[in-house]
Amino acid sequence: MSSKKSSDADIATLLPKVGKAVRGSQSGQPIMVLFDLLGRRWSMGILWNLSDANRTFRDLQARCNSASPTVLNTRLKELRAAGLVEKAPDGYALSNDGRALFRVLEPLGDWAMEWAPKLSERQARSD
Amino acid sequence: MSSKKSSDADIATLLPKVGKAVRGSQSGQPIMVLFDLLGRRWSMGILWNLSDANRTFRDLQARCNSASPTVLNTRLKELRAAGLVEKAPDGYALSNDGRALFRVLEPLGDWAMEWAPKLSERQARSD
DNA sequence: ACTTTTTGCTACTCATTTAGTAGCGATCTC
DNA sequence: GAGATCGCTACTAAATGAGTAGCAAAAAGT
Repeated sequence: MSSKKSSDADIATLLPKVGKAVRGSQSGQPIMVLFDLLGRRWSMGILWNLSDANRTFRDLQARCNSASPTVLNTRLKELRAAGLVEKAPDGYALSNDGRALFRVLEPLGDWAMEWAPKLSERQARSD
Repeated sequence: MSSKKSSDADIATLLPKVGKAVRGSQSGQPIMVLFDLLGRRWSMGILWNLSDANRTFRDLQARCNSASPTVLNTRLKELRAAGLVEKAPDGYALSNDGRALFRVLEPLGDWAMEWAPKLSERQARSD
């Protein structure tokens, strides 16, 4: 359940990409660097789904709406490079920092539940 | 400073796209719908930059690292369709819901500031 | 021990998204 | 009314993601 082939080496080459010029967040403001990282597909979904349990690659994939393995793997590398996710014997897991971030993100769940019906209403009105 | 050409009509046709099958978040869970919306480029950056003042299109563009006008405009339409952003006489503004969401998002700023140095350290180590 | 299944992940092709730049019509500035 | 600035659209090129197939390694079954 562990490959160890190149993935651990790639993570180093990927690191500079996180929060650097890649997706244009050299603004210097930490929040923008974070938004750059979290504002990629499935980033937050991954953190969310790792919050209550460690997950295998395929489990995670299933929970992220069958995200393609290429993106999922890239996201996981990025999140590991950022120190938010790490590998555990039983799959991927949140690091300490990852858990701390999740705690900050968590209230979004409640907010989303209040917001959802309003959104549906809006959508209904525009038919 | 206001065009009113097609943009207000397009917003209706864009609405169904928000949180629907588009970027694959038909999971039904509100949080995943929200993540789908926020997990697009500049979405959170826009909300963040509108939090302390209304901004013009070009001002917003400058603050979002010169995001291309096409994306910026798309994001703004999506956020308006989602009821988080609206147009004010002096530019774009957060709606009530948008402000509520920002309050939930706000702690990320502090967290990011604690996290930033750790990230730099990581990046330094992998050189 | 050997087959079968499952797992993590890479490789590839094709669709979608974003960047990057140019520019038009409307509005502000003087 | 000339110039600057504005919101925004159009277009092309590059980057990113989806979708599918499949392999090597590990797990599980017998």
